[in-house]
Amino acid sequence: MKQHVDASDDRCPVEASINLIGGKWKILILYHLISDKSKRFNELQKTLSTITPRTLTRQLRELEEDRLIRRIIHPEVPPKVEYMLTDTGRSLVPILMELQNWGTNYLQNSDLDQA
Amino acid sequence: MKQHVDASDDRCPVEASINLIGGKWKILILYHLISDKSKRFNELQKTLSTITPRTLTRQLRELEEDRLIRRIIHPEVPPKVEYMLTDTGRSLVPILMELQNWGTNYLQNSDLDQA
DNA sequence: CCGCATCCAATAGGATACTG
DNA sequence: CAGTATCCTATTGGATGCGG
Repeated sequence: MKQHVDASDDRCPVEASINLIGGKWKILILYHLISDKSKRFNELQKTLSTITPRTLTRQLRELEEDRLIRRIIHPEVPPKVEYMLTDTGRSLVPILMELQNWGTNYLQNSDLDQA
Repeated sequence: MKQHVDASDDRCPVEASINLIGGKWKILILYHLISDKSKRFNELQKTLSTITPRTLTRQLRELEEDRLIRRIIHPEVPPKVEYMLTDTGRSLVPILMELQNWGTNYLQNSDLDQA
């Protein structure tokens, strides 16, 4: 396990950041945890419709390992597990927003090029 | 060719942005093109010491395809090729800086955890 | 000098079936 | 409900050697 690059492996802070959120689904997961208090495994899976449980599990575990999200297990039957942003994860939100602005602009310019 | 994900394939602007700079060496290349006016292929290769020419070429081509850098060929013998940021690439710099700040902080906290 | 061609290794991610 | 187990494919990046 722990095959994904540990952010602290490289001392370049920018690369470290990118490694944390570079996974295919990670920013989407982060995004869906912004608005609501917490989400359950099945909720996330429904929202990300095409993700497989194995992949979702792994992305969540990596985000947890990197302390961007917290996983809360309720010892019940049937099982209930909640995911929410940590303070560290929440501190990333403003940057996500800026990336969104930049990306929106970028995509618009791409469309203009093709017109 | 064109195996890497086109940023305009997905309509999520944040993912689009991440796709542009998510490559293993891309932010490093971008970073080295900030300060100086332009850099030649060999200069970049020396700076990134462990990168292979093939990999460097591909990263550069993808960045060029995404219009973050410009490639200028001087028809000379021996060949001379320069790389520099485009305006689009330069517009990304502030976000890179914020990622750097965030990442620096993140890495410091990681160190504290281990102490 | 600036690559490209060929081959290869590692990893990320997916399909499907099954379980505490 | 919230995952695991097993197998598989796709993509990324590297090693090495050659070419305009």
